[in-house]
Amino acid sequence: MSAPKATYHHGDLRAACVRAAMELLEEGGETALSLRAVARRARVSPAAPYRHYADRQALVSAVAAVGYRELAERLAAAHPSPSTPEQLARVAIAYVQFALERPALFRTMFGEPCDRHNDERAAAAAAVSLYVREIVERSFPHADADADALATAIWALVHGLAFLHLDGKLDAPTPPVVADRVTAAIQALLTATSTGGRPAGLRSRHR
Amino acid sequence: MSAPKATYHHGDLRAACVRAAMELLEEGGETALSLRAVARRARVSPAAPYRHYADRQALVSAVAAVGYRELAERLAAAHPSPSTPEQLARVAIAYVQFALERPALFRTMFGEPCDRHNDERAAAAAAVSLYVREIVERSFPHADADADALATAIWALVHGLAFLHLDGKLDAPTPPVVADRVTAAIQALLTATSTGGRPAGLRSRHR
DNA sequence: GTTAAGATGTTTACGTTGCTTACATTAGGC
DNA sequence: GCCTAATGTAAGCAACGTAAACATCTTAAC
Repeated sequence: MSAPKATYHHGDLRAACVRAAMELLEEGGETALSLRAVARRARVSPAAPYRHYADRQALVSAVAAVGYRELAERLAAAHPSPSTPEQLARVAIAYVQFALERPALFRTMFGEPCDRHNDERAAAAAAVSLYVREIVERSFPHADADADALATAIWALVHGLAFLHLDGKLDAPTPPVVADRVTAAIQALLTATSTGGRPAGLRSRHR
Repeated sequence: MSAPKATYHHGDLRAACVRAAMELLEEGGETALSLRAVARRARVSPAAPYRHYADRQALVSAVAAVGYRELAERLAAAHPSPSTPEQLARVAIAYVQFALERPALFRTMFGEPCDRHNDERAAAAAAVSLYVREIVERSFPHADADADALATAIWALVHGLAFLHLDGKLDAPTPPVVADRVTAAIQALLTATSTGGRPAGLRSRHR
């Protein structure tokens, strides 16, 4: 930082690229994330990033990977080890708020086809998946029938809430309101069953 | 098709553009959808589409708008007027299958920031939103407390299932399996409450 | 220390894209 | 038949992703 850095080599261009990419993403949305812009921000020639990333998609996947890790941290910060539905709800709120605070990042993480050939990205995504599954199972230990299905359902619920909020389909102007809506939605779904009667016919017809 | 079409004007370039765009989207994904490619497919000069669409985003929004309408048709086809949870589940399956059959279209509809200045798109999206809200309310008439929250929750659940399946986060290889997973997830969520106990602390802390 | 090898950036260049501006062609009302 | 508006074309700009050839730095063997 202090020295004028009259050196030819950058030092850690690989990391600088994802940092620059992340900044561009948050400043100007997904359209602002171009390899050339990344190179400019890293004060490096347009072709330099290709030494570290095979193509644009590879860089995007690297960004998505750190996004998954930061999301995981964020969820853990909301509650270290939730074991009740209400603790789980706090994690859900954190999930949605992450999406709203970093919309472009969230969209690159989930809004485009995942490059399955990128091991780092796949691993980071799988880690989030596993983490969600764990805490749901801990929060609903009595789900005798199909714990996996329940975990899927809850994740989908929260994930869907995040996307719908992101698209402005539900208009919740401020973070507190969003939090209220999320809890209200979860609450509503959890109470609907008992009052609305158990759906008896909800069985597979495809076996 | 028969006549060599030696005419200068196209006839209905506006409609031809969205048709071509839709084809490109389904053939080659979102990256294949360029204005030039659309023009090529419509056998027209690269600048011609600009007579009908201000910019690329406008065309994309038009495509998204017909996507919303086709989704609505698809949901209605699954069940014309669902009024029970199990009928609603069939609509949910149709929603997810639409996403899986036309992934690129679904992603342009929901995976990128919605252009709020495009009235047609906004209206079509709002229509879907309203439709979903209606059928959920009809299927759960006893949701005394917050019918709106319940509708939001169910939509989010299905929407999330669609996206997670789309990203391969849940691996369901064939449409029948997807259908089973969707019903299982809904089923699991609806039964979890009664067995897992009512979450007493699920109240807003932000008032 | 010298030097050869490998890693890392630069330069230059090509083809494609979104978009603008100026121009050409057509259709329909008078 | 002519004028006007609607519609498509031609040409061109800046930015993009990417590749190849070249320059520079780092490292380690000698």
